[in-house]
Amino acid sequence: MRLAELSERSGVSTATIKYYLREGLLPPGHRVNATTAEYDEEHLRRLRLVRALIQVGGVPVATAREVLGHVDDDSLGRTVRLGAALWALPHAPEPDEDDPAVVAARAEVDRLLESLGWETARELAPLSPVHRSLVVAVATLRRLGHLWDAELMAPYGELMHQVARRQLDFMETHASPTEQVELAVASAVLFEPVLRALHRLAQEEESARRYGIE
Amino acid sequence: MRLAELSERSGVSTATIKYYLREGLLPPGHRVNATTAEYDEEHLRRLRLVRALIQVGGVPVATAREVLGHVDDDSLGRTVRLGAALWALPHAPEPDEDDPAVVAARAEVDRLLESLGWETARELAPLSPVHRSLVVAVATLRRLGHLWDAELMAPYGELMHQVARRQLDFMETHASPTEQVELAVASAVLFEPVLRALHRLAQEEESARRYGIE
DNA sequence: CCGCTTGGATAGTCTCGCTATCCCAGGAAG
DNA sequence: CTTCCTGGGATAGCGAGACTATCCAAGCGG
Repeated sequence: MRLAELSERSGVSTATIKYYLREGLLPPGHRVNATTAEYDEEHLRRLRLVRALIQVGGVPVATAREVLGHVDDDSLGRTVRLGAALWALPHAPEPDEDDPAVVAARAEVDRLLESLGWETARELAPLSPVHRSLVVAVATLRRLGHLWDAELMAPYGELMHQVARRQLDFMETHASPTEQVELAVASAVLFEPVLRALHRLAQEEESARRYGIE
Repeated sequence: MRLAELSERSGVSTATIKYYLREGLLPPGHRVNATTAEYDEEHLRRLRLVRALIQVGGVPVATAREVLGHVDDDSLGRTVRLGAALWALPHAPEPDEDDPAVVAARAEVDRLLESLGWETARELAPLSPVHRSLVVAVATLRRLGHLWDAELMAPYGELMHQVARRQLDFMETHASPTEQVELAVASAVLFEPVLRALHRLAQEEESARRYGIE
């Protein structure tokens, strides 16, 4: 199909598709001559994934390119590919290590990982931007006066571990090896809006149950 | 304290504080004369909350103003204030109701709420932007070929309900009534980065356990 | 009383994610 | 063959968002 048809079927304007091609989010079409290129179903699939990452997942365009680059890199194993893709997602900036809230948060996060027995996470802690994001978020909550400690966080960690196990179970039953990493990234990015919405709905629901609609 | 000291103690530049004052995120200082205004601890607290919402929570400035407006509105009850604040947060745009993925997603979300017994959420479904966001996210996953249905989502809904219950329990033990809504909003916005980070760490951990670092 | 700070107003900057315009090379209709 | 239309690449522009830098006039302090 031509660019116009790709646009038609995806609902994305040709100008935007050209932009994604320029930015390297989509592989170029197969050139048939100097003025025409042909696109296939794979391009359409990829375009839908890109749109989902950017629009629903809120991932910046430059980041999406990086993430997809890791997903496509089939020279690596599943864990490394997934890890690299997750690490490429946007994260909190470097915290100020002199801030006592940051120091306390880091200590609590370390205790948390120990109590949960997440060995890989502990080993990777100094490098992992995900770990850093967690420290920053906990430090922020502590700075606002909420005394988040390891004991308080542990049940949430357990719950998220259950979520992760469930997702990997699902992944194993359904997808081919290459699809698995893509699915895992889609899970990481697109599943988060689902969890967030469920969390907010649950908050509203539980608040209404306890206090009624005063 | 003066603006300069407020800036000093919060780590936010005077230019930015002035910007927040202009945008109505911070109440103006108490004017002592034509060229000087005095700020107190309450301003500092509020400024820290604003920074946390914007920087860690990623909430747009205009949205933060709206959210805080609802939090401050003590003419309303807890549930309504919390609900209004949650509804003011950024959400997915109106989905295209002709899209079969959207229709299917809506049906599955409705089944999900029924099976979870979330009555308030069901009643508010036509109005709630949170409900709409959930439909959009599920529709996106379905469009990418993942067959998310009510049965698949129910355990996650249960988990998020557990999270919400735990948060409200915590809220009840600690905060005064006015603080409760602020804490609930802080929980909604700032707890999400914590959950997200825990989720991603759990994914990495579980992937490493199952497949090793290939 | 004179410079320095304070706070308010205004305009500028930088990044993002597109979007509109130009241009040229085919391919098709006349 | 020529003319006109379309597809695709390159470039520049736009509009929102979050600051940021510059001015300016009114005090206060030595």
